[in-house]
Amino acid sequence: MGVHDQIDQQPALGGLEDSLGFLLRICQLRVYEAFYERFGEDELRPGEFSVMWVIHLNPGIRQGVLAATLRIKAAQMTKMVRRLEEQDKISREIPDDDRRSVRLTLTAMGESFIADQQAAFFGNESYHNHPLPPAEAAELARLLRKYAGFAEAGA
Amino acid sequence: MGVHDQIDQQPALGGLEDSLGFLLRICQLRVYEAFYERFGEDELRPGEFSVMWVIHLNPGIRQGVLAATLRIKAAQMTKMVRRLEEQDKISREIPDDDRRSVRLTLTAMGESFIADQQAAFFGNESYHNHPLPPAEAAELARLLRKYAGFAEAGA
DNA sequence: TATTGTTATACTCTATAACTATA
DNA sequence: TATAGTTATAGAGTATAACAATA
Repeated sequence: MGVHDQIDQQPALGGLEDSLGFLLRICQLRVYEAFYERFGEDELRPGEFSVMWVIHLNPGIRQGVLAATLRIKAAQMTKMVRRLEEQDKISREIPDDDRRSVRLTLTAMGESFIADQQAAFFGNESYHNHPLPPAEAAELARLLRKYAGFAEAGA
Repeated sequence: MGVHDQIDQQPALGGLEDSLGFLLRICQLRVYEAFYERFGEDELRPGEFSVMWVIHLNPGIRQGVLAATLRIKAAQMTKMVRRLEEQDKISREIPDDDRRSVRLTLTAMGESFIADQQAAFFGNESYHNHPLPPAEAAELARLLRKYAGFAEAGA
């Protein structure tokens, strides 16, 4: 036993446990762990479900609009879209009214994939598996939206 | 004007805006942007302040204990510690009672750095600059701690 | 044999800027 | 000239496993 016993067993954090930046990083790590545990074997990467989900809801959405909506940079979106196209989950179309742009749609396989995985992403069987009861999870979501500067519905 | 007007202006999100995984990623992006805006010129990286802060509060802390506390992997912690040592912000010591381990302490320059930047990391002049009033920020922190599985003080 | 930390490697993610084709 | 998307490149973060020193 030495002079460092207390430090080695329970280091002081001095308010770090109240820092939103620190806490958000820890929680993000937890999300990624849970995500890979559930979706890793399906070769699904974080972000890809969200991208496919928004295309599913907005067939023909412009690639740039999708990128801005999900805060994904253009260069990274290109790579993700090409990857999903190679997997035959989405299709790209160059519209005649603006041949610079790209419009995205789910393929039949993509729609099928979303239908299969939807409950695992949302819903009670969600990959999250966190200890928050529904009311607190909803309040956490509300505060995160406000933190991020998202407009509130029904405000 | 075309059939995609609605989609291009306000794509439907279909509940994605309630997903904690999605929201945590967006909020994390915001944190990093704010962090680099404030600390980027000081060559400080996310994680480095937290590491130095915990060493400041727990001088002589073992490197592995520090890594476990802050959820940083051992290999990455080695690199961060070497970098901070090169910058003369921390010092490494091999203790006689266990010569496998490494104990970390802030140098005078490290202590001075923490003293200078403390208010910019915590406090009201924090780099965060989010729109949450104090009570909601505190509630957000509480929910994030619970989400992450942190033990509550005074529970 | 197990543990602490280090090194090497590879892969992903991200940021930036130059580039193309279209407008 | 400006815009949408692509490509190329480099850097930073992360994961993994092999490794050395010590217990």
